[in-house]
Amino acid sequence: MELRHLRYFVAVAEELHFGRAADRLGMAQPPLTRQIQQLEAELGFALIERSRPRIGLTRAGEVLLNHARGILQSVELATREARRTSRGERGRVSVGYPSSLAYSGLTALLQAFRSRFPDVEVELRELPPAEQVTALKAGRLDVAFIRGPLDDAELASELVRREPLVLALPADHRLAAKKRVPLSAVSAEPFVFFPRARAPAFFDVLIGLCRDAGFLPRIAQEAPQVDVLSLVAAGFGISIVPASVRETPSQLVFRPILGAPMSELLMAWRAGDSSPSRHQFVELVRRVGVHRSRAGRSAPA
Amino acid sequence: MELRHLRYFVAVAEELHFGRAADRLGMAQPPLTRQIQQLEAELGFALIERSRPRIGLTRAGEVLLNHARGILQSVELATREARRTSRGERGRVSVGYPSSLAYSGLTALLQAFRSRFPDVEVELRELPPAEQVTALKAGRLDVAFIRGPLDDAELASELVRREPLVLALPADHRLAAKKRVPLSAVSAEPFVFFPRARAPAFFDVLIGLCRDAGFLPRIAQEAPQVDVLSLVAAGFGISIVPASVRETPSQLVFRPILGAPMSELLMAWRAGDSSPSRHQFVELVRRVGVHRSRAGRSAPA
DNA sequence: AAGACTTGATACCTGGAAGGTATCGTCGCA
DNA sequence: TGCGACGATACCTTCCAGGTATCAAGTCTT
Repeated sequence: MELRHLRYFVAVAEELHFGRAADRLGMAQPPLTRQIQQLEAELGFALIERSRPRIGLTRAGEVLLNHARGILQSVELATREARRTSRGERGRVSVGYPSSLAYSGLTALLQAFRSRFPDVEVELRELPPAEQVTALKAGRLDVAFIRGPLDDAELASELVRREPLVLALPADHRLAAKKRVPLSAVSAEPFVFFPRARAPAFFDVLIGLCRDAGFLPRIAQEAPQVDVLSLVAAGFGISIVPASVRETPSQLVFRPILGAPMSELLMAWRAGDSSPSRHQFVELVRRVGVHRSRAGRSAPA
Repeated sequence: MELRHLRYFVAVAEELHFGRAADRLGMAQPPLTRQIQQLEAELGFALIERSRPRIGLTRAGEVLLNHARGILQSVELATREARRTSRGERGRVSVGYPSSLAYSGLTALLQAFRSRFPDVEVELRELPPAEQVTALKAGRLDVAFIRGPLDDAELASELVRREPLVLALPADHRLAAKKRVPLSAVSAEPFVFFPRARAPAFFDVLIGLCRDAGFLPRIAQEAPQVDVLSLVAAGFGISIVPASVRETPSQLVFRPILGAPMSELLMAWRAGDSSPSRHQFVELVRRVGVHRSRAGRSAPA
């Protein structure tokens, strides 16, 4: 049995007239008659009662008709859903992001994605950058936002935002009075940094900056990314952070660094990955970008 | 798209190997490859990822696979149910019977039918014989049990039971003492009969018997079938009834009539009717017959 | 009652497509 | 680098879905 048989049978059952059914199917009557006969022969029982003035369905025919309609609809549904999946309009993406992005543009991005792709399930996972790379490769993540350079043959990536690195200082710090601070001016300061293992690439960028300025920072305290600012506020030291952390409520001041070193935010995914939803997510990020929240965008960068 | 495509795709998706899938399908590998390509071309997107060591499904392929399995199962189910319907193992019969049969063999018959055809819904309707004929022709009944001769081109019928007609007498009636009563002996008695309109054919049989015995019965009282016996018990007159009504609890005596006139119980259905369930019902009645309840069968007929 | 009409079935033909065989191309692997 | 595995391609054959013409049977009309 083929879908053809069911389609033909439904047409005949609905028209109760071979000629009209054939018309509706865009074919001639004799082959239609033959296909129905063939279907009946294969099943081994009659579906249609050939009574003279008009034909009718047998009981078995009625039963088959009900099922056949459902089956044909299921086929429609199946192709539609598969098509939507292939277009990325339906599916699942898991997105990893570092805690520093939580308050900075991700929500607007996700809102845009969800409104454009309401049937794609978005799974969000806040992870340290190092773990994001692992999770990406293992397939536990489809897209990750990572700061700093990324060089991995398994991963494809794209720059989504460049922002200045700024000095984070307690409000009463002696350098808080200056508009712009040369990095060499802080060579003797105690620093608060996150542990290198959490984001080696970004960590190395920061250390590299200091080295270029002629010193090796003295790390007075290590802390997870989110807690760096509190420790700076508490006077444990100063730090270097992306400008966007200004959005995070805190009692600190942030001062541009002379020479305006930049931090690069990357969006990364598995190089060979063909998940259509992932593709759509990347495409959307390309189109709308990763902007800071409204308040942040109006503030000076 | 045809079911063939879905069957092939499911095989490939399950084996993840064109060669093995082709084996399983009993065909060669090249046509299988081509059918899958054709399916993908028609859908407009890929279902299978041709990665080298082994092939895999695209997301769309996974979605389609889930649906395809269900669709193929639905097709199985549809043919099975249609087949069962065609065999009368599934469906519906409405059976009409006169009140006189309620206590006389119908229950055993229905039990047998339900245990053999548990998926056939049996609708029972107690109706006066005249209405049964109307209901049969109108399609509101599929089978009817009717007493007496039936001559109707639209209806087919079959004799299912012959039983003696007996005189129903009050226990203290003068003829109750006799073993066997000639009908001529009751020519002067008042009679209790049901209204002719309720069962004209059977009524005419009774009148005909009297006429043959040389008299026209004086009908002292008319009553619906079930009430005839009460009226006889109350002394309104005597009556002639099928022997099986002896099963009905009552204070009467029943006496065989000289010459042993018989009543015929017929099973009738629409001549052209092709309902398989109706057919099975008729077949089963042919096989097991319509017997009186256990108590009735051991009593003398 | 006879003929015209309707409508499904049959006969026969044709083109296309499904399936087969042989072979190629490509990717891993030893 | 050659070999094996496996999907793709080329080409052929067969079969069958669909087309046209016509038949057959039943209905309706006049």
